[in-house]
Amino acid sequence: MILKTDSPQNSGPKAKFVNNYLLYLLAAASAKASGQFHAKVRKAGLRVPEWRVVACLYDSDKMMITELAELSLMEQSRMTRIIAQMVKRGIVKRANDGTDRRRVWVQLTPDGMALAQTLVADAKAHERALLSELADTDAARIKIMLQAVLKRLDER
Amino acid sequence: MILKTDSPQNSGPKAKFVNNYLLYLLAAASAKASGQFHAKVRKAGLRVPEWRVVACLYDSDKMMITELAELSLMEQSRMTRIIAQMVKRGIVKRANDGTDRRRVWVQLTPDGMALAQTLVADAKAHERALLSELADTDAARIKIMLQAVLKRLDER
DNA sequence: AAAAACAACATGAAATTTCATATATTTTCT
DNA sequence: AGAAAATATATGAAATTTCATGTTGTTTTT
Repeated sequence: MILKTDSPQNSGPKAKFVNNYLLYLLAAASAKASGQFHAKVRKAGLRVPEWRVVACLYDSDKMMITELAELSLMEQSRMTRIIAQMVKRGIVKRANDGTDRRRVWVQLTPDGMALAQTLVADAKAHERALLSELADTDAARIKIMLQAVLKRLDER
Repeated sequence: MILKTDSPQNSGPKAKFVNNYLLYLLAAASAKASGQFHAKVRKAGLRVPEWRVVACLYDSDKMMITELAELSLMEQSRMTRIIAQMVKRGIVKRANDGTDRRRVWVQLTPDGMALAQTLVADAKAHERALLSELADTDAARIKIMLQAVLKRLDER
């Protein structure tokens, strides 16, 4: 008699690689958890990279293009072009640095701030809902865990 | 006298949103953890989406374009084009389904299998190294946790 | 057994992204 | 001070990605 002991993540005859691979789990958790909220972002008229910029500027009020790129996890040249679009649409503005003329400070416009308020509130509500769904699982401590992971990764 | 009590994740005067936001933590952990390994993938001559296809086919030996797209977390039309390139480069081949003529089965070629063996072995080694770095932290249980998160997210 | 709905894949065209490199400006070194 | 290295941003051109929709083929309804 053959016992079927496979879990849903591992439904084939041999043990699967992908569904048990840390980097896949991270990517999939990120993509699936974000998916729902990103729909709201688009309804608010932003694309995901733009929302990232708005969220960063909600925290800091002015940031350099390079800083935005790093925090938003994308390349600098891409960020330059995204900022150009957002300037055209009146979401952010560019300002010079008094001392270092290479620098460009990016700031939210009043319209951008309004967007930021709304979306950050939505994001927090969405996060609360998500975390409450996980409250009774191992995943309740996920933020602490992810911060530990990031700390290690950044320490290199 | 002003005390500086801010952590690295929270270095400003007011509490920050982004660095404490679940979806950001997931995206950042995924991006940073994958970054190192993706460099190896590129050295092996693949781009990241192609590596995902190879990894999926390492597990399943044949998959439909739609399945590959879903598991690799990308859109179908994009996957169609990625597969076309991989066919040209001799990494995968396309095969028809005997019954359902809409379907396209994608399979690794012998060259593709060789690549898969190598890269999956590398990926496992990289994962082991990463997990061992986290062994003494909260993050040790991260895979279990992420699987719980994914289970919840998929249950919707 | 049609008709309608659905599913799998492909594709044109616009938009975005990437990669390498250019430009301008500071900083560091000697 | 002058040269070299580093930093911040921009940009051309090729490649990729997205979005909407087209085409076939299969299933479900009635």
